[in-house]
Amino acid sequence: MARTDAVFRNSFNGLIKICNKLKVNDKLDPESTLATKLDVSRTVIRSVLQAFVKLNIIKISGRTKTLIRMPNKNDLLTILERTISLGQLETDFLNWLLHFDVPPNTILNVTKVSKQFSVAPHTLQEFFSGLSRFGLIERRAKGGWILRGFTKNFAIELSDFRVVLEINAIRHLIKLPENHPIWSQLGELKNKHNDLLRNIDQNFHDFSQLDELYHITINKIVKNRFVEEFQKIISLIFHYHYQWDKTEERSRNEAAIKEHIKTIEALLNKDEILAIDCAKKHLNTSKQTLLSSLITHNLG
Amino acid sequence: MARTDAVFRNSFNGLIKICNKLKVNDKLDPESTLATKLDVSRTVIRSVLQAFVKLNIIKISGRTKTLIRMPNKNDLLTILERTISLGQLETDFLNWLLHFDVPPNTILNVTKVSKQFSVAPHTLQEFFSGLSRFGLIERRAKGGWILRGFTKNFAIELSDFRVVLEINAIRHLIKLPENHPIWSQLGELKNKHNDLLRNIDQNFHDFSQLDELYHITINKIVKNRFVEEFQKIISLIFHYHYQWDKTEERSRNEAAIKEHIKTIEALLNKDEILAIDCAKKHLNTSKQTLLSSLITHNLG
DNA sequence: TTATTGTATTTTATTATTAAAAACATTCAA
DNA sequence: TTGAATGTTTTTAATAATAAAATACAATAA
Repeated sequence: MARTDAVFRNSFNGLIKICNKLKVNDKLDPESTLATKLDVSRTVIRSVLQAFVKLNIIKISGRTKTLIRMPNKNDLLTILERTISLGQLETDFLNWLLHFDVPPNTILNVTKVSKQFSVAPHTLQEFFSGLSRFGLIERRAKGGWILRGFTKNFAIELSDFRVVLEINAIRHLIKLPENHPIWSQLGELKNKHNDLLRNIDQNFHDFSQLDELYHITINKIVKNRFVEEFQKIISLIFHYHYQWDKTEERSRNEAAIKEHIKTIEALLNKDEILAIDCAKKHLNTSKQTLLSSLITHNLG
Repeated sequence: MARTDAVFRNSFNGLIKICNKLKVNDKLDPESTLATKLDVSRTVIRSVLQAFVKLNIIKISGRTKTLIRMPNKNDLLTILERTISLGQLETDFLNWLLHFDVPPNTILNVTKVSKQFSVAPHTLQEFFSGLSRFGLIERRAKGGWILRGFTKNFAIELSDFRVVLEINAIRHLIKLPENHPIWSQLGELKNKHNDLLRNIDQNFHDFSQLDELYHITINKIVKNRFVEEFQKIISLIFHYHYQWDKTEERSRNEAAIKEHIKTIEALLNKDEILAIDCAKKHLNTSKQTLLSSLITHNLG
């Protein structure tokens, strides 16, 4: 077999649905109309119609297609499990990398990994090619891929780049007019931080989530496809590493919350210099956390 | 056929070279040694050796491989033209996009385009997947790819991102110590600008090249894989568009040279505020040029 | 004429196949 | 006996072949 006949099967079942709205002896729409309705090509409709003729569901004579019996549940074709989407693959793959401490310089076997994530090898191939733009993985000279992974340099460069993007976001944010929704959002965000700070002893685990919200709130200000693309990766990596490193988690999180609050207050006061200063301090703390978590996991 | 036998052919010719260093009746190295020498697997060496036996170049008995005749030029296998590298493909493809005014929303046919650039379809597939991270092209729901292309928004967002990166580079640059090579490089760069300015009437075409040098000099300060990745695309697009838009080229270039000189002088004087101000002004001019060239080519 | 169907061509996604690599087992000479 | 060398098998990856679907074009009937 070459391509799967998933489109055919879907259209087949789709035409059954359409027929169910008709009565016996009713006439079906012309091929092109059916094709538009089911959002497939006429080629597919034609083969489905042929199949219907063979099953004695319809009769074709000339240009009239007559329903000669109502299709029933037994006529339905089973739909094969669709493979996961590229977006899902991205999340799953990075999850795997981070959760299972896959060491740098691991050679990735396309066939194996594609089975693991139940995608076609060429889908993975394509996905890897995309990731290689971020320097996470590299194509090997003699075929195959090598995971360059979360090395110290990767973490440093990622952190530095993050600073550039986030400070830029802050510079834009602080210039926004008073009636922009961001200001009330920041107020709410501040409250959430204070709430968590009051119950820090019990709920310090919740910080990871709040941290993500904080950074998203600030960075979403910049509407730029290139920035957004990177934020996805940055957010994913920092988010996970926060959850990873359990050393002194409580005190670390408490300190980070205070840094967040200081930054938010500076932003609310429209004090650009102070806000940037606070933000930089926090991003640096974050960088150190990322680096130390790499060392803890022997990825340094 | 499945894979090409390029590796086999290369190894075959490689073994001929090795044999040419021997005399008739000399013994060849063991398989594993030959494999290491030619940097291929033993499997390949074994099939090459078998081919040599058939051609009566060597005789194998047990573990001794004896050279029974010197191989000559007729024995050499022709090496098939290797397909171009991914890096070459990137340059060629973007060249094509920019030089032939491929309009946005063009549907790209993988088979056709792969023939055009003489690469395997799956290589192109992979390359497209990578480019889609930059939003230049998108995968279509029903297969195939669509060129989102150099739309106005793309140009705006690219320009804005460029500002973020270059201003960041300037902030770093200005903090570099006096003995850093950048300072003498900037001095030279300034001289080149003044030279061109003196002969602007004749040589205004040369500006495009000087512009690239200017931006590279500044941006290479930041050693960051993410920044570098983007600089490649940014530089390529701006560079070509400069060459594209011929309206008022002379006056445009003269103005740009003066902007460059002002920025370089501010940098040499370590005047951060002024340098950033000048750089922003120039980047904005550049953005306007890019946008107007899009309109000229009806891509707006 | 125009909507509809029939036919041919193009294009894409996937499989099957082959080359190459890697792993494992065996043999032979010191 | 030992280890280098070869023989054999298994695994992996690249690509050609293929079938499904989309598209384009031609023919036909209302």
